[in-house]
Amino acid sequence: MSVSFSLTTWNVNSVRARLDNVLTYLDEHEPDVVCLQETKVEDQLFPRVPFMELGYQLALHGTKGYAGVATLTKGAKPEDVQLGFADGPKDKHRRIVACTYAGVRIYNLYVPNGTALGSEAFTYKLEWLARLRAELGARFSPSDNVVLCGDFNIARDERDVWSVEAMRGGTHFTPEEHAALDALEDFGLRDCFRKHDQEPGRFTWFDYRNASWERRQGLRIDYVYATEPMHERCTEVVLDWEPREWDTPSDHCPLTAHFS
DNA sequence: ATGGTTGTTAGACAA
Repeated sequence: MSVSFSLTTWNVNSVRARLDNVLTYLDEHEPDVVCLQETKVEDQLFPRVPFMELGYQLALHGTKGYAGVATLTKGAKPEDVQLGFADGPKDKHRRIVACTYAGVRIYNLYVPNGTALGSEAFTYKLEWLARLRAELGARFSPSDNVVLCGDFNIARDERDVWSVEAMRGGTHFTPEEHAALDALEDFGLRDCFRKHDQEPGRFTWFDYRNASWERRQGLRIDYVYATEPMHERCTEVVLDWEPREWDTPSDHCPLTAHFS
């Protein structure tokens, strides 16, 4: 019999700058698993205590100033923690922490932004995604209980961008990036949010610039992907815009999936 | 708008 749990993924854009917001949110919603991205802090300086006081145990993979991921679990510790890719060169950017919780392999991901077309960062993004796909294929079967969540920095289709026109010439909505998502889906991953909601405009990120939030001009770039058995068990996914209204918000909104 | 804002960290850089 499987254990039901909830999982919140949230790019917080600095866990220290966002500490009050994040703690307030977790205290209210009490998700069993929390996957944070862009923690922007080395592990020694991560504010562990207030999260432990809320009942969480932590798996950290951070570095000074940028990127960084953290997975928090309630009731049981994150087991078999993997930092970075399983094989090959180290994940020097600190963008992956994987762990097992309730018998489910959970990948917390902060996919490289890609910065600009033609940049080294864009090449790195595509190579990083290819490496992720290879790791999944080498280590898992589509029938395993696997969840990949986090900031993918790719908008899936036209419903997931505020303006197709505005995306032209930039990253996050190119054929190459879509092919990378296709490859993950070809492995057997499913978009849990789209199981329950087909509407356009369900954006998870709003640029700090250009009053994007006030205009509701954003992108859906944060996802909970799951293999078929976990997709089956996904009963609901909640995109919460409320914290975007709070003082000093992250540019991303939390997304919470429920698994039965 | 080859800009706009935020965070880290002390001038750019990443996003």
